[in-house]
Amino acid sequence: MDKTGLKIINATMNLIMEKGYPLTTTKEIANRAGVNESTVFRKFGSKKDIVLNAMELREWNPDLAADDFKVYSLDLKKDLLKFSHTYLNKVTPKFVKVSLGLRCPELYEYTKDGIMQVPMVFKKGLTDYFCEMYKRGKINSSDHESLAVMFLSLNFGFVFFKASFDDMLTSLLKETYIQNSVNIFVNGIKK
Amino acid sequence: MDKTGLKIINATMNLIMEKGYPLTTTKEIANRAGVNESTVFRKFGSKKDIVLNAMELREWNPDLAADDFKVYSLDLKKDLLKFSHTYLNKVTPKFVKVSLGLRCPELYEYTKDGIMQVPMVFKKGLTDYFCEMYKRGKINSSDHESLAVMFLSLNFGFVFFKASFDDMLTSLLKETYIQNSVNIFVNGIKK
DNA sequence: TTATAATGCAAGTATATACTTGCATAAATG
DNA sequence: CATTTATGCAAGTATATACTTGCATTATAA
Repeated sequence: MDKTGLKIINATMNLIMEKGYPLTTTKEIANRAGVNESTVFRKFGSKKDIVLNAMELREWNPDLAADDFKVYSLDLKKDLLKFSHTYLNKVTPKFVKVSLGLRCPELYEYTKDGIMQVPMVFKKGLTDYFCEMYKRGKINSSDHESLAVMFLSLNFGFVFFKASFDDMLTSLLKETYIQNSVNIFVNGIKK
Repeated sequence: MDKTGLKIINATMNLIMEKGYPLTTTKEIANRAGVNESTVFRKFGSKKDIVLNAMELREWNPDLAADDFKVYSLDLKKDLLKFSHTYLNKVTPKFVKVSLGLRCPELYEYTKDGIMQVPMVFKKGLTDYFCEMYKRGKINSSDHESLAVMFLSLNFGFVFFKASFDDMLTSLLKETYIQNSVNIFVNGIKK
């Protein structure tokens, strides 16, 4: 991607975070990118295509992969700490804001899968992990689905609140939260 | 509120859940409400005012109050079960969808406080509760802020995912999730 | 240097949308 | 019944927005 294109993509995604896709105008995109509006259309063809091109880029994609949860030590606390760090390093407030800003019918069919895949991948990784740990007699609960959704919620909730209210709801640091929440969760399920 | 007004409010809020405020047109509101578009404006004056009027109504407001968390039994599990039920009965997927649909600058100044107050009230109630339980030696952890944000995330995450992906992410029933998550959480913090 | 491609600029098109208004009719109210 | 009020209907206004186009200018590359 060339320089001008990247400036346009950046401007677009930042505006989407601020006001959502429908209220983001191509005029304002051009202004913020420091280019002429006609350039925007000559490069991308349409407003929608700016976003679709952006989503391909690493910067605007959490890129959470199944492999992220396939390597573990069988030490419950150590593993969950690692999973939590991975999740919260990749699923940033920025990504959450963009995802929320993209919620509109025009884009839904293109973005929905990519967006839903993030919690899906995390949940799947966790479910498999809990299943394995249960077999090895390291945890009590047998409802791995509940455990996975719980751990997912614990992590997602934190990013979501930061994305939505910055530090106004809680000023807890990410690292503090990770340590405390993993400690309590592990304490709650370990044998 | 008269019958026509309610039909308009209902149509508006349902459309906002489906496509968000900016993409909800007064024309479509009128169609869905079965009234003429001019009636919409004669009754409410502007599109924005339909929403502001709706937010006053009980139906479109979770109405989560501080008092909801001031009565408890000092039995950790019993209390947290009650708090979770209260939260998830009031903060419905419907409310979450509307809140997400209202995210736009034009409405932000009017809706932000009301929306943020929901997690705020819950967090405050929980923090106070954990503080009390810690004093009485019934829980271990002393970081009540972390505990509150954790329990909030556990509950909010569940509604959010249901609101966003219906049963596609998880088909867990609300009641099952409440029981399991409270069990594990209590297990993790009790003395 | 010369040819090609990328951009700026200005004007314009087509469409959608919030909102208005005047008049006729229906509904409610006294 | 008579009067007021709410609504339907149709036409219209003002504005915004995605997108286009022709031409001049600048940057790039051969």
